[in-house]
Amino acid sequence: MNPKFAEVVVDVHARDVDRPFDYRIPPELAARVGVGTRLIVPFGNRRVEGYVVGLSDEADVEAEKLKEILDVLDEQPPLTEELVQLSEWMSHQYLSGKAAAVQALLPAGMRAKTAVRLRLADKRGPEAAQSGGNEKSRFFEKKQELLRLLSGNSPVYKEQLLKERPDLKTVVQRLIQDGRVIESHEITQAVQTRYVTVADCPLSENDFVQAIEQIPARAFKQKEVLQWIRQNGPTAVRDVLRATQTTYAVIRALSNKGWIRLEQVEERRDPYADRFSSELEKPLVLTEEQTNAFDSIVESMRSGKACQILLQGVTGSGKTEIYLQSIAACTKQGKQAIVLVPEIALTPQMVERFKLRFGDAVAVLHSGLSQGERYDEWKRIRRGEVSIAVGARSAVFAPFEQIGLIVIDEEHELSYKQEDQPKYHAREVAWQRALHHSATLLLGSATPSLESRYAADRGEARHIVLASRFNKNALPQVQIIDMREELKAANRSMFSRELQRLIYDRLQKKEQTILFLNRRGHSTFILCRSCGYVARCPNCDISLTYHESGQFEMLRCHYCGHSESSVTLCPSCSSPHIRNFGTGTQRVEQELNKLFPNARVIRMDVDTTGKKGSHEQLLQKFREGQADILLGTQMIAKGLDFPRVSLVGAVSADTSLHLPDFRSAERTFQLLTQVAGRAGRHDTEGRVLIQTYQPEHYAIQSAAKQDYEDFYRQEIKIRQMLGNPPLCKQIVFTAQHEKKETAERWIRNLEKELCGSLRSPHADVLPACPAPLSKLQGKYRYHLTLKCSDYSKVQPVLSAIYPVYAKRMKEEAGLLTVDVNAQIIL
DNA sequence: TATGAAAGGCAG
DNA sequence: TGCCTTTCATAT
Repeated sequence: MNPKFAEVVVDVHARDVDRPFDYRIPPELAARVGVGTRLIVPFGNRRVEGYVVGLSDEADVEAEKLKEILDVLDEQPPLTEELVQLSEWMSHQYLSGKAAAVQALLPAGMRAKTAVRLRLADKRGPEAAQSGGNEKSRFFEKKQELLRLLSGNSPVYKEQLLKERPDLKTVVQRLIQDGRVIESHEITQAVQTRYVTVADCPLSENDFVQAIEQIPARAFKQKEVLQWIRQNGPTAVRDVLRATQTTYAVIRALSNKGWIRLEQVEERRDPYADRFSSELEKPLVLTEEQTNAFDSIVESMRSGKACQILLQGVTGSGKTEIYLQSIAACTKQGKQAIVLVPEIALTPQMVERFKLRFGDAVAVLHSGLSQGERYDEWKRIRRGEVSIAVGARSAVFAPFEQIGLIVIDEEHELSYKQEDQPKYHAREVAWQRALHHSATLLLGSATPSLESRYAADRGEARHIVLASRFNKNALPQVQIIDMREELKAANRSMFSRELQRLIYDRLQKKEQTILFLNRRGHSTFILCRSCGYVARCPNCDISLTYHESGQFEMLRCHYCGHSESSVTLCPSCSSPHIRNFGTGTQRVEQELNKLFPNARVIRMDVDTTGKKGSHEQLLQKFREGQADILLGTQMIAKGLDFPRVSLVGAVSADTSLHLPDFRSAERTFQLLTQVAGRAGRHDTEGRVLIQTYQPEHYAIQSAAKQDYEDFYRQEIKIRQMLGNPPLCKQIVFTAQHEKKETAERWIRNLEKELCGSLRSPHADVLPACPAPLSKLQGKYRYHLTLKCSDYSKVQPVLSAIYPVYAKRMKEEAGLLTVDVNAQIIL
């Protein structure tokens, strides 16, 4: 017997309805309804999309409340049972809504909307003025207008119409009542399956020969086309036309005679069609070190247990080749593999490596694709047409059914954390999936996150280290420059004497230089030296950054986009001694132009890479040697390979060290190590200079030595001392409100409540305080941080308390959010 | 979140 | 009274 009821999570984002609802399954849909089915259900007085999360034979509501499923949306349920469970785990883990958790797993653009379409009951259209025409002339006119609108060819939707013409509301209602206008519900979805017309010749050999003979001599095109189709088999009509240089008329004629059959066939939008040769590349020969790593991975995949492996190897140690061969081993076992790559690294070159090795067995998912392409790639995964999915964060949800391996490359990258609800971390989700599939989770990085490295320490992950560089090049020579000494030596430039000398030297030798500075704009702030005034953003609690764009001198806020023109007199005391301080990329560029007028400089930051694809373009330009110096923010740290670079300079290594975030040392170390890795990747000997005012800091010292272990030992000690992650889980609540007092009041209320309910030794509620960014876009922000060693004990309390407070705060036009395992604390 | 019904406000 | 806006409850 089929189950009678479906438990459905509806696409309505409100706390009150964030639970499954029971619906009757009509017999004619029974075959298509299962866990994971996406459907349309009546909800209140509208129709909404819903997701089946369970089936049952009993409904726990009164019979008169029960309603019936209206329609099933997809041929194949978009979610597997595992993914439905995963969405439940996510909404639980990250305290997000159930509907939001389900939607995070589905490709963007799949979400259906229902709209009410208005139609005329008959084709009469507007009427001539009636004899008793002065009944209510305004009403009559509106009625005529509506009828005219509806008798046109373009569809009219109720919601849209009433938004544009609220005055027609009464008339619409009246005509619906009278039965002259009918409402019909339509389902629309951003992505649609695309179809093409395919022509095929269904004739038997005999009939075909006869047909050819029958064709009169002047219909030579028909003959040609028919023969072509016969020879080439079923082909899209558009391709037939192109190949035979004809028009649709010929196809129609052949079709009318019944000699060819036309059929609508689903078409795949292939983002990489014809981009790569069909010839697959052979695996490379592994070094001994790589072979050992590979063997361990294969062994763990064979073990039939979920395993976590941390593969630590410097840039150029050949991690990617290990991934590729492990994936091959995985698919050979009949299982599927997911590869996650940071969004910014998902370049055509990266995709190419996978496509060259595995061809059409790879589906690629990333934000550069159109929604349609993404949807089609996703469908290939869901249908089991591919066995490998490569993509950014959200590819972790690839709907495979037998996963053997999940690879997360550059696992320490921040982009694996989703910043809006549900605020999941791909690494955590991946592990959850690995547990379900008894799969291997392979984390790769040159500078692992403290979380992953610590997991290895505790024996939760196997730790494999690749010590040598694949191409046997020595690591670049790194030198720390103490900028305090420069100042003492009366060098007030942002470039140390050594850096200037080396840049000059590289220019002479026609070698390339990369300069890294983690701050865009021209200067970081402007300050009046008479009264101490600093220009601040009116919406955010942050100083404004000075930018020069053309002739305009602007002050900009990097958080909300506010901009105003700069000043020459202090607005506070009218003193002329107001000027800019601090260094941004723009200023470095100017200084470079002054010091090295002949050097060609490319600047890369948010301001110069605004347009889509310009990022890739600038890197390409540099790679091709069209510039001598590449200057940029952290986005240049991840460019792939620059053979001609022999000098890398971190202009101001301290900038990221002073952020009010316990991970700032980790970030700084990772960045500097990564940047240093850009130098001397080939035969040129690389030099790296790190300029700093804090040369003794362990993050800088370890980065200079390129010694991860050294950094890890010191950092983990500090984390242990302060009880910070990875030794605990950190949960950050943020209250935001236009009024400072309201935000503060709510965070205090929450603090009191949590302190009262969480007395256990598992949790530690830190005092509520203003967020480091205490005002953002006009909203005051307060933080409440919770540290706990055992989240499972804390979670039930939070899921009971948090929604209540979030709702109350919303009622006061505020916002209360929660971030479990927050990665950036600002 | 989105809806309709109820309640309240105001012009005529 | 009719027509508008605001408020409120509610969803299987």
